[in-house]
Amino acid sequence: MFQQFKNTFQLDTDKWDDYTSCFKRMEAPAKTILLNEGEVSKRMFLIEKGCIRVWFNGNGKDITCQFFLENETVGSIESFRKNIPSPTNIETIEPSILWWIHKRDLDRIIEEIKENPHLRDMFIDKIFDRTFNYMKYFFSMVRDTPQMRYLNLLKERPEIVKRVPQHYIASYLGISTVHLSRIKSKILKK
Amino acid sequence: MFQQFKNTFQLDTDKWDDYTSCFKRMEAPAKTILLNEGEVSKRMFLIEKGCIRVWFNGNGKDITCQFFLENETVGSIESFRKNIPSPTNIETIEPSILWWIHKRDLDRIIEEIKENPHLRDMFIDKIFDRTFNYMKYFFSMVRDTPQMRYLNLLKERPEIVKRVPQHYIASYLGISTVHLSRIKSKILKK
DNA sequence: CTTCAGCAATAACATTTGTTATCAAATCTA
DNA sequence: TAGATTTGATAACAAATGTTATTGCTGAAG
Repeated sequence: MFQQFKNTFQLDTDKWDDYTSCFKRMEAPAKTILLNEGEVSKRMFLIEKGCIRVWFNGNGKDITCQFFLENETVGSIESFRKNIPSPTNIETIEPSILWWIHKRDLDRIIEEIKENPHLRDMFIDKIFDRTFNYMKYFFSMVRDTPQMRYLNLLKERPEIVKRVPQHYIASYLGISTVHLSRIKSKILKK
Repeated sequence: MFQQFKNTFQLDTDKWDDYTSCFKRMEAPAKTILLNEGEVSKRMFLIEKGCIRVWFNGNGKDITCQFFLENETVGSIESFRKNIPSPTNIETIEPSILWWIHKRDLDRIIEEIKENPHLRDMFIDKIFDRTFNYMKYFFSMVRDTPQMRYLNLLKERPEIVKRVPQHYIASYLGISTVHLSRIKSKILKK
């Protein structure tokens, strides 16, 4: 599972083994809640197999705000960073195989890599990437019509559209399931 | 102008003078473009007096995505970080007094402070804060009605609502000026 | 095999929001 | 001060989007 990332990090084998051994394997059926809204996050997850969504309760409605697939990491970074209750839930959509790491171990690793210029910059880059991503979501939300957002998702993350039930996609796009259905049928007719 | 920030950074006076002397003062009338969409950003601005908006051309429409007031810094961080053309314009709304720093100087300062654990963590915190902010905007966009977003802006940044022309506010909220007008009159009637 | 829950499409109707146009007040400028 | 520009409110109509209800399909559980 971890071998594929090894080159990226350029760590000597001891450190590498130390870090990777912090991860524990687990399996979770579909619809397993990995983190509850309001709970302080203690774990981060790496997905070996499966599909996960992040969602929150927005004025009574279940609103999905992110999707994750294989080889991606999931965690409530706000909760992690500031030790505050998570504003979101993390939940499997498909039966999944995950590797998780405890916050205390991850914190230790982060403290260590901050002393290494190469890794430190990678870390900072990662945070920036997250910022840019949220920026893009936000921009797209004010700029694009729902149809444009759907087409964009289809183009950028076709796997998501294939594997994720439509009502999650709809709430991610900020529209009703009915409207998403209409958009799809409109596109088909062209 | 800079004195107020000095304690936060805990730098010795030499360094402090070195860093602050990189900033140049300038005055700009209302509607001055400080950075053009498509241009690679070379400057970051600190606002002493005035009001600035960040906007972009979204399918032909002028869409405002951020506002800045006194003592805040403005720059296209994506353009800065990756040396790519800025996706946004930066423009004064009111006549403003600004302090700007060249990217080359800022880059040098950032490289230096990354060696200082205290400042490095402050820097990383700053990036995280930006991420959290965009997250909040994004969440609010999918979760809240325009009226809720307006009330929220009124609560969180009343200065903005007072000082910024309504059509900028409307585009920031993702609605038309007419609709914003309707929302305001609806609120008044209660 | 049967049953049931989850999922998706569609229709009918209601509500929200956008567009265009008009007017009035405020502000800036020559 | 007179004229232009910016700003904001409102009305009338059009388009987009939500809500509710119905139907049929599929796959999992018993």
